[in-house]
Amino acid sequence: MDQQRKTEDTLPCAAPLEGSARRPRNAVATRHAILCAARRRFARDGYDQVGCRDIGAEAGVDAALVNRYFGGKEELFAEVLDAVSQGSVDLLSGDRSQFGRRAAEALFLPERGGDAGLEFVNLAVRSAGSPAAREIVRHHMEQQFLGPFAEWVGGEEAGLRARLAASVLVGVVAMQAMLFAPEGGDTQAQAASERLARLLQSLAD
Amino acid sequence: MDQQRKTEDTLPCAAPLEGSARRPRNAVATRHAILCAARRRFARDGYDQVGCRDIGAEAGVDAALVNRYFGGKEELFAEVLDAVSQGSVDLLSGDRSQFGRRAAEALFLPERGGDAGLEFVNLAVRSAGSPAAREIVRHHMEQQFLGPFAEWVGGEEAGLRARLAASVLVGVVAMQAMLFAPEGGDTQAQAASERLARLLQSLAD
DNA sequence: GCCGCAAGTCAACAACTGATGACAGGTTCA
DNA sequence: TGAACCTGTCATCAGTTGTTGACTTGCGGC
Repeated sequence: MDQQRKTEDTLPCAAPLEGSARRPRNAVATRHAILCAARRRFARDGYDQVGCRDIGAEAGVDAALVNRYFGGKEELFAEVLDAVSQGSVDLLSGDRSQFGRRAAEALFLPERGGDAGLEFVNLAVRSAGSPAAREIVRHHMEQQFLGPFAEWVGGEEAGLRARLAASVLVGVVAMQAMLFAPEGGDTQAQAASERLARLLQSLAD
Repeated sequence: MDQQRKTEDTLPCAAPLEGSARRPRNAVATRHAILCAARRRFARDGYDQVGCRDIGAEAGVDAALVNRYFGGKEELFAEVLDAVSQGSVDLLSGDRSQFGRRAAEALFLPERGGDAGLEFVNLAVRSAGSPAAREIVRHHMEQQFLGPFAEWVGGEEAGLRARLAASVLVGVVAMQAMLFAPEGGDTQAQAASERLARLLQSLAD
């Protein structure tokens, strides 16, 4: 199939270009490749620790194209956050009585069932250190995450409970980013997941 | 009293030097002033966002002295973390049945009762973005914070419960660092504090 | 086949960082 | 008094960053 001429939205997230393969000239595909590369790198290392040159290299392209296609690093980051926060709805899809378990398993047992819309949280935690990124993160956190989240949990003090639950998610992710992995093996992860699930569920109910 | 000749340990945390006042020549006091300035700035802006020149300026001293007295920025940060984690015991002092309330009030109602040993958490959250700082933070988090914490809570799965409680603290602090302040006024803070207190207490019991 | 324009590269800039070593200013003790 | 020493400053280095504009290269239409 002719992937080069697809519109940007339908392109799958391209893998990093390997070897010295030359990307065929195609503005849409290149822009998309930069966006994907940035999404990977920002999620792994955070806004400040990733340079335009890193992103360009991972996309197989010169760093100057970041500015050409996005206007600058900040704007690129904002667009990454836009794309990622769309996935946050996954957290709110499905049974509310299973919310705690879904989120907890995504955090402690990611091998089953993926990230459940927590990519945004990860990105936020790892990038909030930079003042330039923080303003963008804050906006998305309020508008795209806390807002819908509060509406979804509903009930008394919905905003507060949503914010507290979000804080817990943020905290677990931040702790995982500081320490590398929970010391214990799978049984520890299982136990942690169950405890966290109860904790989160008590906020959702 | 002759403050200039005190040993470093007994010196109070010096305020930033104001105006163009010249600090009297005193190695111990100057070293201490740098340490205090670094502690303030790292806690406010995080490791990466504070330069040696900033610290020197706040201490009323040339940036080169950071290297002279501490060997480098990383070593200075490690020493700040050493000093700060000593204060973490405050969190574990007092009645364990009141742990949740103590921590929650320190986070949401800091005007009563100070930080309750949470300065370390704040410092960790704001500095964990930098790889150089993360390694130092990780070491202190494990050895000076999670370890004693787990021992203090005791009981079944103490390590796990301590880690989960620490994650919650980290999350609330991180969330406060991203968004500026809870939107609601004092009544919101009061309600948030009570909910968080229950949450944390359920982990301590 | 050739021209024009879009796509991508490249070198360079200015700002900033942590670090270094030479230097100057004050203190102390003989 | 003067020499040795400690304390602090300064200019400077090398490295990195985001960004810019001039340049080259290749594709599509005539």
